[in-house]
Amino acid sequence: MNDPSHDPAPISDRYEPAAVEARWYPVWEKHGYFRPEMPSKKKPFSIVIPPPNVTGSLHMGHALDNTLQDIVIRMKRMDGFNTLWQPGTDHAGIATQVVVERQLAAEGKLKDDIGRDEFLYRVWQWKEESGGAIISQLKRLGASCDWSRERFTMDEGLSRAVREVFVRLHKQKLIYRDDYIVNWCPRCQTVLSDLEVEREERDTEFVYIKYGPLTLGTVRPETKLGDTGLAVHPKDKRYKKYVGKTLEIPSVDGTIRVKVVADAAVDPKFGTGVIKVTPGHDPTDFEIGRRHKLPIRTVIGFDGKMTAAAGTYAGMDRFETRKKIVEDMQALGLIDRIEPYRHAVGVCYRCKTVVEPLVSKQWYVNVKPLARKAVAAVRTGKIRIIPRGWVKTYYHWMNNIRPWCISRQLWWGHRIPAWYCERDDSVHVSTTDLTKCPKCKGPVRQDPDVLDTWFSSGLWPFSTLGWPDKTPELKTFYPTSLLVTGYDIIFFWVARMAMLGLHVMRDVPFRDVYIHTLIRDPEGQKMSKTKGNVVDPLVLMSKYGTDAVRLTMAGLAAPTVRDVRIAEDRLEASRNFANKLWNASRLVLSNLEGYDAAAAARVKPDLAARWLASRLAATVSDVRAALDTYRFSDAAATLYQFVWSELCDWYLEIAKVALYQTADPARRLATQHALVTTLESTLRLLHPFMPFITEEIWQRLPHEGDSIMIAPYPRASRRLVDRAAEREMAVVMGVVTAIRAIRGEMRVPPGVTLAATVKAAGAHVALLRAHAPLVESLARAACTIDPQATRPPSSALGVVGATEIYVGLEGIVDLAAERQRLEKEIRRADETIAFGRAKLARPEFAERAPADIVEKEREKVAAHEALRDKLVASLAWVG
RNA sequence: GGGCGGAUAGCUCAGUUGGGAGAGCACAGCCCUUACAAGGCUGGGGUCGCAGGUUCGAGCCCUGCUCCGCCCACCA
Repeated sequence: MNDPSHDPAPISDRYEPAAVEARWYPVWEKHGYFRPEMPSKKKPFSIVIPPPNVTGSLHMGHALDNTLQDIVIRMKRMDGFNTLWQPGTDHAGIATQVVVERQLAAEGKLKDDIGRDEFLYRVWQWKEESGGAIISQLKRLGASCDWSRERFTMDEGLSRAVREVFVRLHKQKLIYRDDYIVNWCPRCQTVLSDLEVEREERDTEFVYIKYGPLTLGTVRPETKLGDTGLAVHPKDKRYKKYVGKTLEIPSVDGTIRVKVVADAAVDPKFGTGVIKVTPGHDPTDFEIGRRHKLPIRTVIGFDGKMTAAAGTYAGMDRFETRKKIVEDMQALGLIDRIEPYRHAVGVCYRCKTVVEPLVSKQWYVNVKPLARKAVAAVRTGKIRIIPRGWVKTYYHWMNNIRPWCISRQLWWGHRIPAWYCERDDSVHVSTTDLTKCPKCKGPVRQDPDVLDTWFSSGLWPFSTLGWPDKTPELKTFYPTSLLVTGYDIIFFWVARMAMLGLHVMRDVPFRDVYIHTLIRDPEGQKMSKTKGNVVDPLVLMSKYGTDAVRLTMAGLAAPTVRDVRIAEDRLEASRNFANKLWNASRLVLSNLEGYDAAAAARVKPDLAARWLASRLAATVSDVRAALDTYRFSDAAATLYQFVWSELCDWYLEIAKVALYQTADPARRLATQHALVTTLESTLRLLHPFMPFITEEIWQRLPHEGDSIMIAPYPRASRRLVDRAAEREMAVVMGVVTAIRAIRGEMRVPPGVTLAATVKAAGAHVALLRAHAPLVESLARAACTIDPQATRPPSSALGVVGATEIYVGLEGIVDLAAERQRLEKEIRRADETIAFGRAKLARPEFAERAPADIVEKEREKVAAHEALRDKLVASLAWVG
């Protein structure tokens, strides 16, 4: 790629992410690598982004979610799929409205002061001001979305989709209006869906009130004013005689009349077994009231204050009323007793205000029939939820689903496409704006409410692709291939998309759903601005580099984890890894003088090169297997281990010998070849995780193609797994490690070159002879391979399998240390022998265990017995 | 009241068909060996929450229990 912005500067020994990140993203975007081919013969692969709040800022959840999506989409793109990662943002109804209301409040204004149009203008303005932020933050993360297709839930096309679906569902009688008891937030002044109500444990009082001959307990004495009945269980003999009767009961406002009904909703074992029925202010009571035709008395208003129907309490706050009415009843002797009580109250998910159940007329979707299809889609495998554990949660929610209240008393959102005739009261639902009544031509006014934000996001997988038009994008990319999201919005979003996608498109919205963890702070607390424990991914990117953040995110995505704590040491490790990769590449790049790929390919690879190729093949295979099953953390760990331990710690050290000694040009060439090809493949394998650094290095290496982004993703090849090479390398590495261990434990000064005699047998003799120079350079020990060797005096013993190593130590160290070391080794051998013998001594083991397991155990014991003998014998040498 | 997840090294966490437990960080020793001290080599450290069961063999499978955490739910 000849890009003028890319100037290969002298390579620093520290990886500096900032410049590299700034360099490549614009290049990728400019070359159109993020865009799918249209049309294309390639197989499609698509992901729709969980749309972030348009006015929001990137948080750790986004960083995780989008890193995982980008890993998959980059991998699929490299794998030759026609990929689309569809981006966009959400208008986030209530969340955004609250922010703008707060801005107004700072000016001392309420939204009603400026009116709906002006308010909406302010929201749009706020959207324009802040709307670009999250997108540029996603770009900074490296997200390879097709930004030319960016959508917003309130843009024209998506709004058309929203109206179209609303009208269709209304025609099918799946959307309807109903007077029902709803969750009302007196602060936000809107109705909330069941999902938007959270439960909070609160300490309160359980007040036993006398109702004439009966006594009952309640936590909401203030709703007594709205009582229109009492209820007992049908089989409760204690109260049988009262059922059907209307009681006259002395109360705070004189005498009231309440009917006693029998209803199975009452738990006879709880409290006194009698409940007061307040259909206007309790969901259960509302249902009981419907069943028994009890009237509704609304005593608490939408403002959370008592209504005129509350008599002397009218205008008072509902919680003050609770205290006051208890005092008043106490004065009248109507309180039997009061007990402390702890229970869960419903609160608004946004402002934590206690929700007031109120009866009002709202729009609903009858989701029950849609839910059935959504369950079937998972059951039949058309939608695959990963990890499987979430399937049960999904089923449970779907199977117990209740009508979805979709109207909200907000201004910011999709206005409900319903018009009311002011003359004949008829209701009309339409995809186009109405100006007069279709029936009587009378004047109409549009429903002032807007739709639940999740209604439009529920259409996201097809609305973003152009529906209701029959676009090529829709045809190509629907159903989408994968959805990646956190478990917190399974119900809010995943479930709604499943239902609406299946209903409207007659096909699933996505094939795979990968549900990932939620990120918490180092103490396991949920991150929140009020707690001040928010870790900002942008800060982390600046501090550690984007690739390091991404690698860390991948490491967090393990299948069994629910919540994960973010601690900075993991980021440090990732940053160090990037630096390691950078420096390994520097070593390779600075030793390419005279490199000729064609000539190098003709040189037969040596053992180490074969071993490296074999390990790479295994790594490719493991990484692919992990990614295919969404085991991101396994993939990341596999790559980390390969690059650090095998490539850097072993092979680069081995390669130095050939690289720095020009005596054998063919070997130098072959080594260069192994380094270049392995590093190049490794970079491609690593690219989806760490896109920036891999591109930067790749461009400096000999490579084919314009960008690593569109280079092929490595394929595992059985041909390259070289078991013989791995076996033989294990012998060489074992000898090196054994000598190093002696060096380390004997405190041999690093400058000293040791003399080692290696007593090997069979094929190992030739093998070790051939690699003696390698051992010498890696372990700093001049090796003599001698099958007939005898133990020289004053030497330390190392044993690797059947091979013995004698390291001469005379005059170097005090041999008492060697004695200690040997004794420790003997203890270890003893333990292993004892364990193995005990195992083999049990007849059941020999008879029942598979033959290969038994044989292995036998070999292990024999080997350790031999080892022990050698160790004991060598103790004598030490003296 | 249902359902789910976790409990493994000092800390944070892996552990995919059951064969004597791993990583990163931290710790100890020795090294600024010309890719990298954000590094290298070597080493110490775990009754895998508790109790049973299945099995020749259990971190892994079954049962019960104890502590955390989460989700759902119309017992007021």
